[in-house]
Amino acid sequence: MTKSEIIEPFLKRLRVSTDIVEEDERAISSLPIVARQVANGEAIASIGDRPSACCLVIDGFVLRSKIVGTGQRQILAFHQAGDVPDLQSLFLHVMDHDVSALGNCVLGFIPHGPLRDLIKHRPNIAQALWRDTLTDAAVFREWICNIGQRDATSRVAHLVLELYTRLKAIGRTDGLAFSFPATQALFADAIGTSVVHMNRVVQELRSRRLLDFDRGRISILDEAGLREAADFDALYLHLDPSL
Amino acid sequence: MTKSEIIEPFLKRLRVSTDIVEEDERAISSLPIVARQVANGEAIASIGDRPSACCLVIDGFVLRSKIVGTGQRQILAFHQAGDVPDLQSLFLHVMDHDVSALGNCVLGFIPHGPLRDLIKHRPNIAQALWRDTLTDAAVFREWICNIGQRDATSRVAHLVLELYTRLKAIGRTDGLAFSFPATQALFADAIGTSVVHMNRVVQELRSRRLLDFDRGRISILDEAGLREAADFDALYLHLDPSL
DNA sequence: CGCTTCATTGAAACGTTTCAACGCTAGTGG
DNA sequence: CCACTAGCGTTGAAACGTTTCAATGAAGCG
Repeated sequence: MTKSEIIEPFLKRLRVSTDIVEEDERAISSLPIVARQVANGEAIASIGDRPSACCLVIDGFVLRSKIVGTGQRQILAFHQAGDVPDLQSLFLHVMDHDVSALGNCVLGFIPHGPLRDLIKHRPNIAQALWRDTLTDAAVFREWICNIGQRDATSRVAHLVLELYTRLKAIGRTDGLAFSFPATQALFADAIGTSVVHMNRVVQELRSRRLLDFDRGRISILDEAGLREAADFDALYLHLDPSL
Repeated sequence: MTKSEIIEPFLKRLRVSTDIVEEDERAISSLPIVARQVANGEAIASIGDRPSACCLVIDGFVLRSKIVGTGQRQILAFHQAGDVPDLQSLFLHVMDHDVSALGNCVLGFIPHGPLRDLIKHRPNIAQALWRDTLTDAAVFREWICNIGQRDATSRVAHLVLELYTRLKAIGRTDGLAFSFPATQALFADAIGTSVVHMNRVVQELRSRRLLDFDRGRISILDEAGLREAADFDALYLHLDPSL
């Protein structure tokens, strides 16, 4: 994998959110990034760790999660190509949650030192990265609404639309479908329900012809109907930075 | 209210998270902040707005919330003296949620322009503010866990301990009690339950001698017991920036 | 082939919501 | 000073959404 393949999703994302100049791109190109294939479920950073590098998703998906006192796991976020899920470790030195691979993926590791230098000397990039962590927070807020106020069916519909919308923005959808290597159990951990109930919800959404789950592939059958069921409004994703 | 009284909670917070030099403090002191008394429930920024100033909490509390499709309100965060609840509006131009006063409070309004200049020229302050938005996100993540995985009793206990711990850090607790002008209905909107159930939970916590609610005042009766019931670990608040 | 993982099912138990009603308290105006 | 009002806290009972447990089927893998 060449250096330009490694940083391409990252650059793409930065370009949409800020006016990156040639010098910025050069600075990013000279970052010492080590790319690595990571297997499904492998830990990238764990609660209590003090990472010395950030992880850039190059291909595949990464999830963030936390184990609560009862031993149950809550999934906090899903990350796709171009995301830096643990950018916070630059400023919050101790991890307060876990980061792990969702399916097999390719990750790039950027040491904190050079990343800090980049932020210091390239204000455009600093701003784009700060903005990124803020949209992250906006997604967390929407998840709080989703889990706190909507019933399980809407929650699943909402999450599917979120994933679809974000993947579409980076051109990784296939019509109204996209590949996402998650089991129903994993989805259940994300929306805060039991696996059994998650399964019943999936069946309901299928029978209402809104969407379909099939071994790592999610297909939207009726986008308008799903939006309606999900109470979905993409505003919170802040995909258009000019707004 | 003098200028130094206005910026004192803000400076206090910045001092703990970064090495602020005298020049930084001078730059903050010369910010054009307009302080204003704001009444309970008054809107500070609403979804869809494009604010041109950020709001600094000087005294009292501010809440962030969002109305979902069913008309129900989910509270997303509570903010106290020294917080800038809508700092994100500097980079995410359209508000994706509402900000309003919780009880009567004193707020300072800082125009985006001077704030942006401050960030540009004072990297220490920029970093401290970035860090602040990151701890905000850490709190959102914990709320996702709280609402997603814990039962209503633990949720309430957890939220009370969060408020207590944060207020204690800025010296605004009174032994094991603190004043917090929230009704049970408001708490219910924060933890995602009905008012009726919230009330039953409060009664349970009272009868277990863990805490007491009384007209705007929350008293912890048994801190260890409450921690146990809440599954609370303050790590996610990142109160010690040296860690 | 057997093993494991994932999806599916039924039935009972549980936590929570809903609705409707009532009591308390503080504030307001006659 | 009292009656009235509005907001908040409290209660009971029935309905609802969801969990739990335990079991079964289907698919993928060494």
